[in-house]
Amino acid sequence: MAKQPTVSDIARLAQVSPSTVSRVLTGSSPVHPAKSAAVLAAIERLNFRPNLTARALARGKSMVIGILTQSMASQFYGELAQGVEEGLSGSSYQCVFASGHWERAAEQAALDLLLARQVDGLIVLGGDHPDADLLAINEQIPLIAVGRLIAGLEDHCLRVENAAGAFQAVQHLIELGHRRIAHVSGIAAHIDARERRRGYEQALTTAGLPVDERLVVEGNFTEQSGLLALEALLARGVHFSAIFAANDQMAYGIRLGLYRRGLRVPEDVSLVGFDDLLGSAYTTPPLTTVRQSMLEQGRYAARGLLNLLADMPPNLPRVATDLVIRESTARVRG
Amino acid sequence: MAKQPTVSDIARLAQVSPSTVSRVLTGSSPVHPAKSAAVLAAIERLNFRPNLTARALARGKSMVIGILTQSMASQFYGELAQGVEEGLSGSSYQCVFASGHWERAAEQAALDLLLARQVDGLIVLGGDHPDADLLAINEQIPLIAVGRLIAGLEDHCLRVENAAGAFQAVQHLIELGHRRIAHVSGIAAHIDARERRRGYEQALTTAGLPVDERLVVEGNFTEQSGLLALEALLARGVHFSAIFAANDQMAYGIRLGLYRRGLRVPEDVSLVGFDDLLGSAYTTPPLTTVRQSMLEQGRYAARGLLNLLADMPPNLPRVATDLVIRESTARVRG
DNA sequence: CTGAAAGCGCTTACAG
DNA sequence: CTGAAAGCGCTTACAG
Repeated sequence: MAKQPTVSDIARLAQVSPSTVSRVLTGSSPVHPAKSAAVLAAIERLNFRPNLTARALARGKSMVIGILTQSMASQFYGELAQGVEEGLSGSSYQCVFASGHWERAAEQAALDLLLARQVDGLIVLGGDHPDADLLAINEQIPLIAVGRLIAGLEDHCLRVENAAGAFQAVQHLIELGHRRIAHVSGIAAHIDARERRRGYEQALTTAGLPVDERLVVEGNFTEQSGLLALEALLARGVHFSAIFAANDQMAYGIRLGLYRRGLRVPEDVSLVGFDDLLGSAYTTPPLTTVRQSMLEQGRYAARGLLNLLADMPPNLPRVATDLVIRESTARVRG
Repeated sequence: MAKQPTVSDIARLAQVSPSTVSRVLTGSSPVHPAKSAAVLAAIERLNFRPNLTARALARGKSMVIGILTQSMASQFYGELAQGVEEGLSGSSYQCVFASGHWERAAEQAALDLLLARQVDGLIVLGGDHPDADLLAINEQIPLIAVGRLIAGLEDHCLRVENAAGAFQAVQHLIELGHRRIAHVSGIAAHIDARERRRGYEQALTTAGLPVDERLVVEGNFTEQSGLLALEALLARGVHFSAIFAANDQMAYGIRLGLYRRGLRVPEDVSLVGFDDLLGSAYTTPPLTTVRQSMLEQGRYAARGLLNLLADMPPNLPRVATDLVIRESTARVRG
């Protein structure tokens, strides 16, 4: 393990002072071409790579932005994370991730670590961290949230047109002649879930259809809960010809439940999801769903944070949704 | 933005020297209980959090290990990353991710960044970075690879029983009476792909069945390529009653292709994948596949690196695979 | 354009 | 058990 060369090593080899080496490294002020060349040559020769930790300490800026996510294995958060990464590429900021695993303690620990590492900004992806804490953090370093709403910091929170998206999805089912449309909602504590449910109800009401409590079951956004919700729905014995799920993962579970009961999609039951995960184009049949591009959201969040870092307003757009009609929905039979 | 308190602030408030503050922070040597209590109180009072960047510089150890991954949005890498994260939790190491996006330049940049951030160890997840570079890096900091084999560093590479897993999958099909079994392989440059193909051929040979080149199509591990491979297979006009795909994602694509052609799974064609991604239990029908737990592999890799960091041999186990029989495979039709 | 000096916030011998 | 000092590897005023 040979020691890594430092700025002093380069300075010695190039016969200049460390200050000058630093100047050519950062381009902060002009350096005589000859010296500059000597420095560059020395850097090349010793294969020197500046120690970013030391630089961060000296500058008081780490140039890293922290992403507080919930899970690395989840499709949903993975796409979001990738979007953030893309949005940051080109800037001189790097990102580091820490996962909360949907647990208060782990999320707190993850956040503490990020802060202790002196991140220059923070992007919060979902989670349950208390608003007050987040508000306090925002006093120290700029913060953007995706998939959650922080009271008092609304303009730092990326908002998706959840209700409009859900409305569109249900309207599509109504246009196909469906009258009995069930809804598997997400966790009610989650604002996205509430907004999507509202969109569902509005679409029904707008079409003059009744909102029937018995057609709504609450899930928790997992495949498993979708499967269970379908069972619950079936057990109630109420008739329905279509289901709107509050996210794609639950739609997958519902789809499997339907398959197990011998109900065909879309011949017997039409199914619509929400998210348009990468895999939804490859389910059988390909899933009709409300697309909210997570990649795009990640990019918006990154851009918003970059704005904040440049002392500008975050300027987050409202994220529109698109209904992508694939093959899991069809005209009602009979 | 109030400045963060530092060790000196704590020292002043607790009426001790910075050295003592550091001692109670790290527990590196005994401190008088009274002073210790005063320091703790000051820390609490000022809500002090040690600057890990400064600590890293002072100690010459960052306590972070770098994960060079390919994509954050991929299910496969996501599970692997999560496993690494789990394996590292409990240790005092933290992990930071950088993605190569399956591109040489991006991978190089990601690696450089990790190195410049002074990671204490490196876990390489797949990718194409040249063996020689990796070998050189391993001279500086310990390195473990998953999903790739580095010549000259075999004991630092986590190995999966690919051939045995594939063998088992194909044997299962043979036991169900299938005689014409197609294979959609992965990228031939990839060792996993080659080994799985070998397992496929061995199973056929062992059963006294011929290896028919026309039944093999190469994919690139994506859903899209699975769909295309199926089309190619169908276009060849050779008969087959089962398909073994080199990974689950391609199996998803194949499954969709089959659906489009009106071929039922498993009634008309049996289908087996490899990986057992989280979603594979929720496809319709649920996919029979060879499970290689990515979470487990991530944990093994983390543990191996921790061993290396403690100056012990990596001690990586050979990762066994399990055939998980679900509903996409059935006895061949009379 | 350039070097000497001081400093970023911590830790770790060193000398009591 | 404890404080003063030096140092980690860089950067940035400051004074030429």
